[in-house]
Amino acid sequence: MLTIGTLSRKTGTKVQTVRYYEQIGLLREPGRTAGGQRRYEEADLDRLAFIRHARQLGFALDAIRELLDLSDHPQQSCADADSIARRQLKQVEQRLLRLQALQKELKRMIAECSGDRMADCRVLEVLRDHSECLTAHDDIGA
Amino acid sequence: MLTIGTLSRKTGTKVQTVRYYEQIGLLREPGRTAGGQRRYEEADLDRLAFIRHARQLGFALDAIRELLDLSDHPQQSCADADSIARRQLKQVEQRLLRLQALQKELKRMIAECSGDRMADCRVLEVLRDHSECLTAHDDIGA
DNA sequence: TTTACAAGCTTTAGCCACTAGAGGTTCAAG
DNA sequence: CTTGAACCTCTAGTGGCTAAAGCTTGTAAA
Repeated sequence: MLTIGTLSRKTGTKVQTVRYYEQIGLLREPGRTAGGQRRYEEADLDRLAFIRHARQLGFALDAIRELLDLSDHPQQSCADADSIARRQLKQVEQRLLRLQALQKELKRMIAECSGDRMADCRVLEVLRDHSECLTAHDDIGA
Repeated sequence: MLTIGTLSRKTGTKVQTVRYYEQIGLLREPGRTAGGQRRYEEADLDRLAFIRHARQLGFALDAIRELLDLSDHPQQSCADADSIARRQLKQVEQRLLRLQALQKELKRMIAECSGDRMADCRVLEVLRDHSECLTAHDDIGA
């Protein structure tokens, strides 16, 4: 008989987030008290911990849904779980490459800045003129 | 006299995104034809290119707004632009650290997977039991 | 000059994964 | 029995776009 607050504290999830996971079907609808408050079981805590841990590893909620489904059928081969994890690793590695390129470019930009008048500012200059870029960074974001 | 489509093509920005930038005040409202279609000048193209390039370097739109403001006052010191860029670099480096930790953990998870039955799957096991984690990854996301 | 159609227009809603706030109710300790 | 922390629902907002519906305009060829 765990309250939503207990789940929240034990997994480091905001209370609203727990309700959100229920809403999108990642967590089952728990039992309720006569007054309408949610009461969970240990299994729910485990499942939520699993979800949060996977999120910390950068898995998208859809991937987590797949992993949870797999985890509910322990007889099958784990090749699927493996391939989801590999997909995730690939994504992480792509982001790493991109961020490393960004880091390089930002460092260069900053290193060359005179700290003097704006008109001579390398930071703005580099942003103004893409052709000054050393690195090819064609995708946006993280 | 550039159409929105031309701006879009020359900067690799979707047409809707150009209109979005106008809506949030990053681009000025351009002139219109009698029929109501947008017509831009070269300066708008430059500004949009600046914005896109900064986005590619991972700057948030708010940071870009600041940079554009700075760039409109070329007499002042460029120390501000420099500090925005440094802030950005710091963010990128933090994300790098996090992603490197994730990469390590995912690799380990995958390496230890037997490829056999789900019940023995390391991928799921690691996700189930946080204590098996070697790396401290306490923040979520990219 | 007419016609075809690509490209433009506005408005609305959706994406992801939450997060925050308003305004009310319930539970448990003292 | 009272207090107040914790719970409830519902709505709306975040960032940075993106897509679709359903219309209008601009331009080039016939």
